[in-house]
Amino acid sequence: MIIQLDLESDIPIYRQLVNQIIEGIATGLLNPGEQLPSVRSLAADLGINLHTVNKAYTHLKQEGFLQIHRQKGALIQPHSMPQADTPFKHKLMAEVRPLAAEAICRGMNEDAFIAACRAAYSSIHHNKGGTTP
Amino acid sequence: MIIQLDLESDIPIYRQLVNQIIEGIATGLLNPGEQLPSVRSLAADLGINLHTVNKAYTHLKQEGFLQIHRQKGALIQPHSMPQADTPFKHKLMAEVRPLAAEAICRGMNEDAFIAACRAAYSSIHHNKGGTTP
Amino acid sequence: MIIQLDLESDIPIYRQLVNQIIEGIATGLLNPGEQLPSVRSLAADLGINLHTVNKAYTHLKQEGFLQIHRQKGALIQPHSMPQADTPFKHKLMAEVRPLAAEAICRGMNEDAFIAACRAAYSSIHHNKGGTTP
Amino acid sequence: MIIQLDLESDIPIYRQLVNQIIEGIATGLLNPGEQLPSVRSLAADLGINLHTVNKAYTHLKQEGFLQIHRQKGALIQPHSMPQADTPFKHKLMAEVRPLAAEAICRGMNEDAFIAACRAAYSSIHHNKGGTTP
DNA sequence: GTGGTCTAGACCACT
DNA sequence: GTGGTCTAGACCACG
Repeated sequence: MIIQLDLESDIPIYRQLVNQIIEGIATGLLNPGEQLPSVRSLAADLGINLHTVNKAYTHLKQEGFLQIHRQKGALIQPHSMPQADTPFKHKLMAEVRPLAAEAICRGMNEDAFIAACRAAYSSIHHNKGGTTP
Repeated sequence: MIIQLDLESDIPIYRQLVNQIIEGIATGLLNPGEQLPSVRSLAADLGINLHTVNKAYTHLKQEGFLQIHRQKGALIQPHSMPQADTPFKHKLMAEVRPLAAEAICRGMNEDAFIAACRAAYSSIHHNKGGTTP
Repeated sequence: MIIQLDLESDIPIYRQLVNQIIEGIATGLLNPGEQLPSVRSLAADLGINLHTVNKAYTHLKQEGFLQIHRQKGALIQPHSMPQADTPFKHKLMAEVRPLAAEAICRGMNEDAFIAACRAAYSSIHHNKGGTTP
Repeated sequence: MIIQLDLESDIPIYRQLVNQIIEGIATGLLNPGEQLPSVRSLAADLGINLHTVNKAYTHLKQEGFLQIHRQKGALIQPHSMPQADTPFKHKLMAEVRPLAAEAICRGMNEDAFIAACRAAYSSIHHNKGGTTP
């Protein structure tokens, strides 16, 4: 799986890493039980600090997307992916609200806004079933 | 208009302020041309520093949502709100994508995700036309 | 002479007033020895604070463009307009330099920059000889 | 690159900083991609507060002259400098006009005025290609 | 009284 | 060590 970082972005690198790994799981590029590169090698590949990779992995572990074994390294949660429980739904709403508000101020009607959301969802989900390179 | 800050949140206070003011405009609680409290009074009301309020106001001014008059204080942009131009649409997609990805991982299907987005949009837009308290 | 203020501008109102009066003199809309409206009436006409008008007049007096008589009010310097002495030339250079620098950064060549300066000069000077409304 | 501040000037310190950095880019003293001192070290060097430097850097970032990396610090925009678009040309005209008007009042003819503008442009541009000290 | 600027000192997130 | 954020207190320009 290819990870593309934007070092000039306002988004912290570890956050970009988290997002892309989650996206990888969502698209099926990363499958449950699959091995992830070690902190060291991934950091080397991406040319970033190994603390940064570590922070991303830790974050993903706390969210339940990863398991971290001391020797075997990290692997995608093999059994039970985290669910869309109410806390997550609240978080989702809390993050979408400000976007919706700004969209409304800028004159986007509901259809246009929903179309954008649907496009975002589809652009990820349509890839599902892809092979693991 | 009532502003509710969460000082514990990891979202910067000035950002929360920005979001809530945009939301206020979107709902119609704040109308174009309407006066906003002075940085000092709002800071006092919210129990935060005036520089924090100032940062939020300045940010909103640069985005085109506010006008800042030298001594009349700040008011909601009376004429042309910023438009939903391509940069904004890109930003919107970029922020929705990771949310969609996580939703997919957590097993939300497209309908459920879209329903959440629509709920967020509606919860703001339905208030439109409300009186100015 | 018509004065057009932009209350939303970053430029202080008194400064806009100063600039427009100087421009009026430059175009010949205001002639040496001519009477200016009283502080009170001008302030009323423009809908601004009378301190603001007063500040503009005082500023122009210090620069030598106006005479202020206690009873007769203000009039355009009848005899010797200030000259383009070295202090002024220094000031002029000091204000043009940053503009030139930014223009260079933005890829304007010398001709384009000079053309803009010449256009600014001409747009004022060409009006010269106009009647005093 | 040497920065010279006038703490007595009525031009805000952060503005002087902005201007001098833009001038540095224009002269070629600062080259695209080049590293700038950290806010802390520059503030220490200049004997001013780090927030003042930060304000200048942030301003330049928003204008597109700088990139700010989270911990690499600031560097001159490596790729595409901002362009001389119409907004900039309008701003340029708006700032040159009052200068031209005063020059006319003071009896400078067009040639003299243009000569001054050309001198300002040349004094910056002629240094172009200089080495980076 | 309003925002604009500057200073000072602190804590945190990021790498 | 870097920038980002927040607080606090001060002075000034503006109107």
